[in-house]
Amino acid sequence: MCCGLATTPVTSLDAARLAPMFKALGDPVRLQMASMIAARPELCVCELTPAFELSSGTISHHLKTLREAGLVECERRGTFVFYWINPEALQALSALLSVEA
Amino acid sequence: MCCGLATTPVTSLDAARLAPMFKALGDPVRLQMASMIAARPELCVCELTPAFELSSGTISHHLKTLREAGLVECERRGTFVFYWINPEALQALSALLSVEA
DNA sequence: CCACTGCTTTGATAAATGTCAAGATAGGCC
DNA sequence: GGCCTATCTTGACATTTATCAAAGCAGTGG
Repeated sequence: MCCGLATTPVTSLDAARLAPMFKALGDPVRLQMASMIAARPELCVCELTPAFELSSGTISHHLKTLREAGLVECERRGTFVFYWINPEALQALSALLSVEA
Repeated sequence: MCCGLATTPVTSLDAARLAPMFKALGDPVRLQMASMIAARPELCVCELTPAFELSSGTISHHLKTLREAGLVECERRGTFVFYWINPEALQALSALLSVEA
Protein backbone atom coordinates (compact mmCIF):
# COMPACT_ATOMS: atom_id res chain seq x y z
CA MET A 1 0.00 0.00 0.00
CA CYS A 2 1.47 3.24 -1.17
CA CYS A 3 -0.71 6.13 -0.25
CA GLY A 4 -1.78 5.93 3.36
CA LEU A 5 -2.41 8.78 5.70
CA ALA A 6 1.11 8.25 6.95
CA THR A 7 2.90 8.73 3.66
CA THR A 8 1.35 11.71 1.91
CA PRO A 9 -0.86 14.14 3.82
CA VAL A 10 -4.36 14.22 2.42
CA THR A 11 -5.41 17.38 0.67
CA SER A 12 -8.17 19.48 2.12
CA LEU A 13 -10.29 18.27 -0.77
CA ASP A 14 -9.76 14.62 0.07
CA ALA A 15 -10.33 15.40 3.71
CA ALA A 16 -13.68 16.93 2.88
CA ARG A 17 -14.64 13.87 0.90
CA LEU A 18 -13.46 11.24 3.36
CA ALA A 19 -14.24 12.84 6.71
CA PRO A 20 -18.00 12.25 6.39
CA MET A 21 -17.38 8.52 6.11
CA PHE A 22 -15.33 8.49 9.28
CA LYS A 23 -17.93 10.64 10.91
CA ALA A 24 -20.65 8.17 10.02
CA LEU A 25 -18.66 5.41 11.72
CA GLY A 26 -18.01 7.70 14.66
CA ASP A 27 -21.16 6.77 16.51
CA PRO A 28 -21.19 3.49 18.46
CA VAL A 29 -24.63 2.56 17.20
CA ARG A 30 -23.74 3.19 13.57
CA LEU A 31 -20.40 1.43 13.88
CA GLN A 32 -22.14 -1.65 15.18
CA MET A 33 -24.81 -1.39 12.50
CA ALA A 34 -22.21 -1.11 9.76
CA SER A 35 -20.43 -4.07 11.25
CA MET A 36 -23.58 -6.18 11.33
CA ILE A 37 -24.36 -5.26 7.74
CA ALA A 38 -20.80 -5.95 6.58
CA ALA A 39 -20.77 -9.37 8.22
CA ARG A 40 -23.36 -10.64 5.76
CA PRO A 41 -24.12 -10.36 2.07
CA GLU A 42 -27.14 -8.30 3.05
CA LEU A 43 -29.21 -7.61 6.12
CA CYS A 44 -32.88 -6.83 6.61
CA VAL A 45 -33.75 -3.80 8.72
CA CYS A 46 -36.08 -6.11 10.59
CA GLU A 47 -33.03 -7.98 11.86
CA LEU A 48 -31.21 -4.81 12.73
CA THR A 49 -33.92 -3.11 14.73
CA PRO A 50 -34.26 -5.56 17.63
CA ALA A 51 -30.49 -5.49 18.17
CA PHE A 52 -30.70 -1.99 19.62
CA GLU A 53 -32.88 -0.43 22.27
CA LEU A 54 -33.87 2.41 20.03
CA SER A 55 -37.05 3.47 18.28
CA SER A 56 -37.38 2.37 14.69
CA GLY A 57 -37.30 6.02 13.66
CA THR A 58 -33.87 6.40 15.21
CA ILE A 59 -32.63 3.22 13.54
CA SER A 60 -33.86 4.55 10.22
CA HIS A 61 -32.12 7.84 10.83
CA HIS A 62 -28.80 6.13 11.49
CA LEU A 63 -29.18 4.02 8.37
CA LYS A 64 -29.78 7.15 6.38
CA THR A 65 -26.56 8.62 7.75
CA LEU A 66 -24.63 5.53 6.67
CA ARG A 67 -26.30 5.66 3.27
CA GLU A 68 -25.53 9.33 2.72
CA ALA A 69 -21.93 8.74 3.68
CA GLY A 70 -21.78 6.14 0.91
CA LEU A 71 -20.98 3.29 3.26
CA VAL A 72 -24.07 1.20 2.59
CA GLU A 73 -26.75 0.81 -0.03
CA CYS A 74 -30.24 -0.57 0.20
CA GLU A 75 -33.16 -1.93 -1.72
CA ARG A 76 -36.78 -2.58 -0.87
CA ARG A 77 -38.07 -6.08 -1.55
CA GLY A 78 -41.71 -6.37 -0.75
CA THR A 79 -42.34 -5.17 2.74
CA PHE A 80 -38.75 -5.47 3.75
CA VAL A 81 -35.69 -3.33 3.13
CA PHE A 82 -32.27 -4.89 2.80
CA TYR A 83 -28.95 -3.18 3.37
CA TRP A 84 -25.49 -4.17 2.21
CA ILE A 85 -22.07 -2.68 2.64
CA ASN A 86 -20.21 -0.71 -0.02
CA PRO A 87 -16.80 -2.42 -0.04
CA GLU A 88 -15.12 0.35 -2.05
CA ALA A 89 -15.92 2.86 0.65
CA LEU A 90 -14.45 0.66 3.36
CA GLN A 91 -11.40 0.07 1.24
CA ALA A 92 -10.85 3.77 0.69
CA LEU A 93 -10.83 4.34 4.42
CA SER A 94 -8.72 1.32 5.16
CA ALA A 95 -6.13 2.36 2.58
CA LEU A 96 -5.91 5.76 4.13
CA LEU A 97 -5.22 4.28 7.53
CA SER A 98 -2.63 1.75 6.43
CA VAL A 99 0.24 2.93 8.49
CA GLU A 100 2.94 1.87 6.15
CA ALA A 101 4.36 -0.65 3.71
CA MET B 1 -6.31 -10.17 8.22
CA CYS B 2 -8.82 -12.17 10.14
CA CYS B 3 -11.03 -9.98 12.18
CA GLY B 4 -12.32 -7.08 10.19
CA LEU B 5 -15.66 -5.40 10.44
CA ALA B 6 -16.79 -7.62 7.61
CA THR B 7 -16.10 -10.96 9.25
CA THR B 8 -17.33 -10.75 12.84
CA PRO B 9 -19.65 -7.97 13.94
CA VAL B 10 -18.07 -5.82 16.62
CA THR B 11 -19.58 -6.06 20.07
CA SER B 12 -21.25 -3.03 21.54
CA LEU B 13 -18.27 -2.79 23.87
CA ASP B 14 -15.78 -2.64 21.01
CA ALA B 15 -18.02 -0.19 19.22
CA ALA B 16 -17.97 2.09 22.24
CA ARG B 17 -14.19 1.91 22.37
CA LEU B 18 -13.53 2.39 18.67
CA ALA B 19 -16.23 4.83 17.63
CA PRO B 20 -14.56 7.81 19.31
CA MET B 21 -11.49 7.27 17.15
CA PHE B 22 -13.56 7.33 13.98
CA LYS B 23 -15.41 10.30 15.32
CA ALA B 24 -12.16 12.18 15.87
CA LEU B 25 -11.24 11.57 12.23
CA GLY B 26 -14.72 12.57 11.18
CA ASP B 27 -13.96 16.26 10.90
CA PRO B 28 -12.14 17.46 7.78
CA VAL B 29 -9.82 19.69 9.77
CA ARG B 30 -8.86 16.93 12.17
CA LEU B 31 -8.46 14.38 9.40
CA GLN B 32 -6.03 16.66 7.64
CA MET B 33 -4.23 17.40 10.88
CA ALA B 34 -3.87 13.71 11.67
CA SER B 35 -2.60 13.16 8.18
CA MET B 36 0.01 15.92 8.47
CA ILE B 37 1.15 14.54 11.80
CA ALA B 38 1.30 10.96 10.51
CA ALA B 39 3.36 11.97 7.49
CA ARG B 40 6.33 12.84 9.72
CA PRO B 41 8.04 11.42 12.75
CA GLU B 42 6.68 14.40 14.66
CA LEU B 43 5.22 17.79 13.93
CA CYS B 44 5.33 21.10 15.79
CA VAL B 45 2.05 22.88 16.44
CA CYS B 46 3.74 25.94 15.01
CA GLU B 47 3.83 24.18 11.66
CA LEU B 48 0.28 23.01 11.93
CA THR B 49 -1.34 26.30 12.81
CA PRO B 50 -0.57 28.27 9.64
CA ALA B 51 -1.93 25.44 7.49
CA PHE B 52 -5.48 26.28 8.54
CA GLU B 53 -7.45 29.48 8.60
CA LEU B 54 -8.50 28.95 12.16
CA SER B 55 -7.69 30.59 15.45
CA SER B 56 -4.97 28.96 17.52
CA GLY B 57 -7.57 28.18 20.14
CA THR B 58 -9.53 26.14 17.65
CA ILE B 59 -6.41 24.33 16.47
CA SER B 60 -5.62 23.49 20.05
CA HIS B 61 -9.12 22.23 20.62
CA HIS B 62 -8.94 19.87 17.63
CA LEU B 63 -5.58 18.56 18.78
CA LYS B 64 -7.08 17.84 22.16
CA THR B 65 -9.83 15.85 20.48
CA LEU B 66 -7.27 13.76 18.59
CA ARG B 67 -5.30 13.27 21.81
CA GLU B 68 -8.30 12.18 23.83
CA ALA B 69 -9.26 9.73 21.11
CA GLY B 70 -5.79 8.18 21.52
CA LEU B 71 -4.78 8.92 17.95
CA VAL B 72 -1.87 11.20 18.73
CA GLU B 73 0.45 11.99 21.58
CA CYS B 74 2.45 15.09 22.34
CA GLU B 75 5.32 16.51 24.32
CA ARG B 76 6.43 20.01 25.13
CA ARG B 77 10.03 20.88 24.30
CA GLY B 78 10.86 24.37 25.35
CA THR B 79 8.36 26.79 23.94
CA PHE B 80 7.13 24.35 21.33
CA VAL B 81 4.82 21.36 21.48
CA PHE B 82 5.37 18.39 19.19
CA TYR B 83 2.76 15.86 18.15
CA TRP B 84 3.19 12.39 16.73
CA ILE B 85 0.79 9.71 15.62
CA ASN B 86 -0.11 6.61 17.61
CA PRO B 87 0.40 3.83 15.07
CA GLU B 88 -1.42 1.22 17.16
CA ALA B 89 -4.57 3.28 17.08
CA LEU B 90 -4.46 3.62 13.30
CA GLN B 91 -3.79 -0.07 12.97
CA ALA B 92 -6.76 -0.95 15.14
CA LEU B 93 -9.02 1.06 12.88
CA SER B 94 -7.45 -0.18 9.69
CA ALA B 95 -7.79 -3.80 10.79
CA LEU B 96 -11.45 -3.25 11.51
CA LEU B 97 -12.03 -1.91 8.03
CA SER B 98 -10.14 -4.59 6.17
CA VAL B 99 -12.90 -5.82 4.02
CA GLU B 100 -11.82 -9.38 3.69
CA ALA B 101 -9.11 -12.05 3.45
C1' DC C 1 -61.01 -1.16 -0.17
C1' DC C 2 -59.52 -1.69 4.52
C1' DA C 3 -56.57 -3.07 8.02
C1' DC C 4 -51.96 -4.46 9.31
C1' DT C 5 -46.97 -4.53 9.27
C1' DG C 6 -42.35 -2.60 8.11
C1' DC C 7 -39.89 1.27 7.32
C1' DT C 8 -39.15 6.31 6.70
C1' DT C 9 -40.12 11.17 7.54
C1' DT C 10 -41.34 15.07 10.39
C1' DG C 11 -41.40 18.03 14.46
C1' DA C 12 -39.67 18.86 18.82
C1' DT C 13 -36.07 18.89 22.35
C1' DA C 14 -31.89 18.28 24.98
C1' DA C 15 -27.09 17.58 24.37
C1' DA C 16 -22.82 17.89 21.84
C1' DT C 17 -19.80 20.36 18.57
C1' DG C 18 -16.96 23.96 16.02
C1' DT C 19 -15.66 28.40 16.31
C1' DC C 20 -13.82 32.87 18.12
C1' DA C 21 -12.24 36.29 21.44
C1' DA C 22 -10.11 36.82 25.51
C1' DG C 23 -7.68 35.27 29.39
C1' DA C 24 -4.31 31.95 31.49
C1' DT C 25 0.30 29.17 31.42
C1' DA C 26 4.83 27.93 30.29
C1' DG C 27 9.30 28.74 28.74
C1' DG C 28 13.05 31.72 26.81
C1' DC C 29 15.58 35.97 27.09
C1' DC C 30 16.84 40.56 28.47
C1' DG D 1 11.71 40.31 37.79
C1' DG D 2 9.41 41.61 33.44
C1' DC D 3 8.39 41.10 28.55
C1' DC D 4 7.60 38.23 24.43
C1' DT D 5 6.06 34.16 21.98
C1' DA D 6 3.80 29.58 21.70
C1' DT D 7 0.22 26.94 23.31
C1' DC D 8 -3.81 25.85 26.03
C1' DT D 9 -8.16 26.96 28.54
C1' DT D 10 -12.50 29.35 29.26
C1' DG D 11 -16.90 31.48 28.12
C1' DA D 12 -20.16 32.44 24.76
C1' DC D 13 -22.79 31.48 20.62
C1' DA D 14 -24.74 29.32 16.48
C1' DT D 15 -25.08 24.88 14.38
C1' DT D 16 -25.49 20.06 14.31
C1' DT D 17 -26.85 15.74 16.29
C1' DA D 18 -29.28 11.81 18.69
C1' DT D 19 -33.45 10.72 20.23
C1' DC D 20 -38.55 9.96 20.63
C1' DA D 21 -43.41 10.25 19.47
C1' DA D 22 -46.41 10.65 15.98
C1' DA D 23 -47.65 10.88 11.32
C1' DG D 24 -46.86 9.19 6.55
C1' DC D 25 -45.92 5.81 2.88
C1' DA D 26 -45.42 1.14 0.68
C1' DG D 27 -46.73 -3.65 0.27
C1' DT D 28 -49.45 -7.70 1.62
C1' DG D 29 -53.46 -10.04 2.43
C1' DG D 30 -58.02 -10.32 3.88
